Amino acid sequence: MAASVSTREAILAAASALYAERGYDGVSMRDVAAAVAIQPASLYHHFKDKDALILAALEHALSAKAVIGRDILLKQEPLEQRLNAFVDWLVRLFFDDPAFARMTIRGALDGNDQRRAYLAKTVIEGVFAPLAQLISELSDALDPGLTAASIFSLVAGHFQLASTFVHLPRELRALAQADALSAHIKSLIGRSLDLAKPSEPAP
Amino acid sequence: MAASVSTREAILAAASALYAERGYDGVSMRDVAAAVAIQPASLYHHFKDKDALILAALEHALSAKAVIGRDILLKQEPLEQRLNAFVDWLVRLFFDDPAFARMTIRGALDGNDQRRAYLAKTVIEGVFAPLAQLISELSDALDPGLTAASIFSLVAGHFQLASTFVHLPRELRALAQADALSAHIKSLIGRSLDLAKPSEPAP
DNA sequence: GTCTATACGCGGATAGAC
DNA sequence: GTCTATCCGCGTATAGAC
Repeated sequence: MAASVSTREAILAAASALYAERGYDGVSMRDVAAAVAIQPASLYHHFKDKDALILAALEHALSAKAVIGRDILLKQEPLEQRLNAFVDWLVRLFFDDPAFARMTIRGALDGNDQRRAYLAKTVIEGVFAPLAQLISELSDALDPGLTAASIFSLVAGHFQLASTFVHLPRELRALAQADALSAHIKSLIGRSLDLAKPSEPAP
Repeated sequence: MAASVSTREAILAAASALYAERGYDGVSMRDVAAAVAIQPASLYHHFKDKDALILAALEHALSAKAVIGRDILLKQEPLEQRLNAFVDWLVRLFFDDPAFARMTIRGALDGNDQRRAYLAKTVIEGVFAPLAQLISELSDALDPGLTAASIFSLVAGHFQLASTFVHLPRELRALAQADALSAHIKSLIGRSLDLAKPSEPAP
C-alpha cells in the first residue's frame, strides 16, 4: 500500500505539471503514464477515469497553497502589513510557478461544473473570505468583497498579460517583472483604500 | 465568389462562438462544419487547416472590437470621462458577450506563438497604447503602462471569477453584476490615480 | 465550392494474465 | 498493482467526383 500511495503521488505531480503546461485536452492519459514511466492501463487502477484524475490533480496543486495564503492573512501582524505580504506572496506564487498559475486559471476557464465548484470552494473558503475580512477592517473606502476579487484579478491578469508581452518590444516586456508588478499592485490597492500613499511615478 | 465569401464568414462566426465556449481542442472540424451545415471536407477549401481556422476566427472576433475601444479612448472629451467610458465599455463587452471574452482570454492562455503574437499586436497597438497614453495625461501617481494593464486585468479577472462564483452562495454571486463591477473598477482606478474620489461603501 | 468516401493515427477505456 | 493486448470511436486531413 505504501508503494501505491507514492505512485499515486507521482501521477498527480506529473499530471499537474502537464495539465498546466498544455491544458487538459492537450495531455493524454498516455502522456501522463509516460511521464511516470508506467503503462497507461495502470493509471486506471488509481483513478476511475480522466475526469477523476484531473480533479485530483487540481486538488493536489491547490490545497497546499491555499493554506499558506490563509496563514499569511491570519498572522499576528498589522493589517496593512498582512495585506502587503499577501500580495507579495500571491505575485510570487504565480510568477515563480507558472505551471500552478496556469492550472488555476484553467480551472476557472476549462473546468466542468464539478471542477469549478471545487475550485470555488477551496479558494473562497480558504483565502477569499479572510482577505475580504482583512480589507473590511482596513478601510471602508471600497467594497471588501469586490476589492478582494480585484486583488486576485490583478495578479492573475498581469500574469496572463506577461505571457502575451513576451512577443512585444522590450519597453513593454519590462512591465512583466514580478517585483515591479508586486509594487504596482500594492500601491494601486493601498492608494485606492486611502492607506499610506507611496508615490510610484514611472521609472 | 460572393457565395464563398459569405460561407467563409459563416464559418468564422460559428467557429468563434464554438471555440469561445469549449476551447480550441474541444471543438472539432466536424463540429464547426455541422454548425454551418456543410461537410467537414468543405472547410478545407476555405482554410488550410485547423490552425489557420483558429487564427482567422480569433482575428475575426477581435479586430472589430479593438477599433471601437480605440475610438472611445481618442474621442474629443475630457480625459477622465474617456477613461470611465472605456471601463464601462470593456466591462460590458466582456459580460454581454461571454463568448468573446473567453475567446480573448483563451488566446492568451492556449494560443500558440503565432496566435499570441497576433493577439498582442492587435490589442496592444490598437487599445493598450492609447489607454496608457490617456492615463499618463491624467495623473502621474502610477506608472501608466502598468495601470493600463491593471485595467485589463481587473475586467478580465472579475469576469473569470464571476464564472466561478456561479457555484457559490448568493451573497458572493451578487459581486458578479456588470454594473457593480464597472462602478467598482472605475472607483478603484480613480481613487488610486487621485482623481475625484467617490466613496463606495458596501451596500 | 461542395459533396462522398475514406485513410489513418490518437484518444479513452477495458479484459485478463502475472 | 502493474503489465500486455486490444476495442472502438473520433479527430484531422486528403482524393476525387459533380
